[in-house]
Amino acid sequence: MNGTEDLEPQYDPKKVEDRIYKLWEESGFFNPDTLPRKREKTYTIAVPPPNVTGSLHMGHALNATIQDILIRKKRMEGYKTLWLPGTDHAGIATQNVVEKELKKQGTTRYDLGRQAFIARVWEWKEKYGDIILEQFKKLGSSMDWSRTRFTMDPEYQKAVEEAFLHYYRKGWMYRAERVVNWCVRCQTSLSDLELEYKEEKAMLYYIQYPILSRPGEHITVATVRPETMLGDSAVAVNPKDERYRDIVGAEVLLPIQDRPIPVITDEAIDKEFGTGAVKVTPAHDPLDADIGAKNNLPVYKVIDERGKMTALAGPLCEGVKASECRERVVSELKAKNLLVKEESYPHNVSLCYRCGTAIEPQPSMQWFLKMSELGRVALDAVNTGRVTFYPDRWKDVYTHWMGSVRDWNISRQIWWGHRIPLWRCSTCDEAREKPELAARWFLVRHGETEWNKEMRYMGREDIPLNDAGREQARTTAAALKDTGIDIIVSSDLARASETARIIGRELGIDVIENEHFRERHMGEWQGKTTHELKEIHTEEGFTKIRFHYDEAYHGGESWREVEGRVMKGFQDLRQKYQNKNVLIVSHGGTIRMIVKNIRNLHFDVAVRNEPSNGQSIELSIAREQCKNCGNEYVEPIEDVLDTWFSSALWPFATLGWPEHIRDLKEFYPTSVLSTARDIINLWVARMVYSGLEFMDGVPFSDVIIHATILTKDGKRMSKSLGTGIDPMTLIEKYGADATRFGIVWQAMGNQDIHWAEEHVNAGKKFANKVWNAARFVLMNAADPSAFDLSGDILHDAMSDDDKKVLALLEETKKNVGAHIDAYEFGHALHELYEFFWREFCDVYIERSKKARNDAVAVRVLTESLKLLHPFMPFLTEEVWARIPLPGKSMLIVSEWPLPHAR
RNA sequence: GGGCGCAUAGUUUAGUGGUAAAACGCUGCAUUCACAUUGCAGAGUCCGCAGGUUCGAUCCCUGCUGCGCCCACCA
Repeated sequence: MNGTEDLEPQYDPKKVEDRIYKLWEESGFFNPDTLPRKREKTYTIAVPPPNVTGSLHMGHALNATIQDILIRKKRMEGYKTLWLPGTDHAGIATQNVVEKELKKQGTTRYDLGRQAFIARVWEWKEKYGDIILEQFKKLGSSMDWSRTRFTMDPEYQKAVEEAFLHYYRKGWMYRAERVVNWCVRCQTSLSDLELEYKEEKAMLYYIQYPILSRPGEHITVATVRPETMLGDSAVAVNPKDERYRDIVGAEVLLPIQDRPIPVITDEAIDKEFGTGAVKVTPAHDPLDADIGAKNNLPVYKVIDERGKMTALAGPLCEGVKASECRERVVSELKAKNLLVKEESYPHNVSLCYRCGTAIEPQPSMQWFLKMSELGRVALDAVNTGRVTFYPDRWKDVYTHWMGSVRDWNISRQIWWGHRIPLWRCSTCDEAREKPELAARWFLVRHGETEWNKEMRYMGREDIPLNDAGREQARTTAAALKDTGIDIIVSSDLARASETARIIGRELGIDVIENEHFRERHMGEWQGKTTHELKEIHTEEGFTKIRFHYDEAYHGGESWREVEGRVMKGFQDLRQKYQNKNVLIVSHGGTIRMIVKNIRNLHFDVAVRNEPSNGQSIELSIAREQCKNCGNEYVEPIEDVLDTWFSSALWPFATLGWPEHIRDLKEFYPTSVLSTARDIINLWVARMVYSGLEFMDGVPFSDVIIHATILTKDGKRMSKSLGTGIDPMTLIEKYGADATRFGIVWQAMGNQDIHWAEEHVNAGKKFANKVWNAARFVLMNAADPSAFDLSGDILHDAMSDDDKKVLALLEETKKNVGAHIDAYEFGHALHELYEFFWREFCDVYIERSKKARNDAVAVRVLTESLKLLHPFMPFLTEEVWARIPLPGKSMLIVSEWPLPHAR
């Protein structure tokens, strides 16, 4: 009975970790359904799904280790444990990553079109999205991989749709035009929680507005954004402000615009700030929007979605960026002697949390989730203790925000994500639930040609597709696969008919050519590039002709003529194929005219909205006409949902809600959620009310808010700053167990960890110590009966050393268990380390070199391995395998050592 | 503007109403012994600053300073 022939003098994690992980996976012990022993109670953790764009950082490693410690202990304690892994599609973040990749290739998502872009993101996800899950495995995470979920899985999409429609039917999901946080780079709105703030050195400008009824007199307002004055609707003062009492109700002249605006009062105005008088710009400031609404002020949108000044801003600034406009306005005011003071004024600017671009508040039509009732139940769940935070002070962060939560802007104007599961009337934009369709109709623009690439006007020139164009056609075909298309009609020009045939081949449908859908006749422009035409006509002239409804390019068709011709063809098809699903393959110009007609768009808007190559547009026909305008064309709404709306469903959508309830019944609610503090409101709060709304119960009872790992000098770890530490590098250098040890060692309950790598090294040494202690015990223990772990071995004849070490072991078992149960992981580990090294190795083993008691040594060793297993699973499992215990199972499913009741 | 957390040896951190610890690092010694990824010994902290409570405070209270974080319609 001697195991030492296998035990090398040093522990080498590289020889152990992958092999042991494989054994665990093959054992089925990660899956609660295939665990040994009869297990009544369940213990569930749904991992906070990392973004598919992410790779493991120290925060993930800490969090995964915490969860693994809990799961492994509970598994050993006989619970039916499920740790459910998965990833988040991370809407804006992922879209941005893929957009960056496209930029490197010299293209944009708009060039690709929506379907092709989404296909690209899926490709990206398939390639990189699971990296982080593989990294979890390297750390030793005992997750049930058979239940891995992704927030864009088909079943998960179902859940999101169900949840949205539930709120919609309840009247809590509504559409409204509001001033929202708009990111001019991402081209989407953002919720209030998706902002970051940065202090910026700004200037506070004091501007005089002349009072109309009192020549020579002014009211002075202070602002950091003088450019927005072009959209001012009023000047506001506090109603209690004596200084302005007699001016309230009067009109002042808005400089530059020379527009009279009223002086009004509002309680929200701070008398102390600036001059106590504020310019009110309802379009570009949330507070001003409120004041504007209360006072029925007109809204002048002077900044557009790209951050450029609109025509309403007037000739001084139209078309220029807001920052440039600021300079122009300031110098104009100076020239007019109306700028009386400039003082430096540091203030916070809000930034997009995904790209860091300054937010431009914009009035915009968006979807909102009503929060009054949901906020109340979420608050209640925490206040009544159904959800408990550890440490409890984090509860305040939650309740503080929940208590004053505003309606959630939930729609995003990006492409990657869950689409809002509603349709709209193509003509009047009225939203409705998906109607029963009499027929589905699609318009597809042909794929790319070489002339497209050269930006050369093709008109009737018969140019074939290039490779990219054929690829686009195939992508489009794939996207149209399940739409049930019956008929394909195509323009008879090669680039369209070729596109149509590729799609037709995929769908098994013949193509009918129809000359109504030919591209616009370009006359003399045909064959010329945009660049050449600008030289001929000047840029301005070119644009004017290009977007003129009645003017034809010399010798060609006007847009009016194109519209007439193509709509004739379209209506003929409608007549002919009443109840058929039809796909029309055509061209940029013709499709724009069909869309203009069906969507009832203004020509100027329609003509500028060119579809990209291969893009398909759905214009289907509803059985039931629009209640609002009586028209029949409908199309799906294009906006997608805030990523966090789908994340909010995580604890139950991952368990099969709403359709598959087997796991849901068994594992919901989950036991504990462990996460970082920065997503308490963004995620935790939303899971709580979603759970209450859809499952009628909180999604977890305990919330662990773990520490944030900072650099040694307390700075944020950031990949871009190069201050980040890659856990994979640590695992490579020290081993996974040492890495876990080093992380947990520092998790002492503070809200920050100032990262110190030396503790990982200490972990490596400790692993070696454990290994060698085992080596020593196994080398010496000659008596097979020493390996019988059944029963109590304490008896009176034992030496004092034996008794002492056994007593200390009992103490350690008690304390380690209690610390883990209280989520004090660092304390638990310190306790174990102290006992094992100082008491067992340095004292007991050293003394046992004189007088041995193998049974005691084996007992302390085996129990220690069990206690250590949640912290250092690989090492302990490997050592366990080397101990010749009769009838043993793997350590991962061995019984957790409980303190003896004495 | 409001709130929260932290401040103890060179470093990362425990800890207690009666003038302090652990790990790593450092110094010295040991070593054919399970482990040099070791053992033993040792040096090193006026417990951020100023007040207060107390017989007595690093620990409780107040203020300040520094670092970090969160929230706010921060014109």
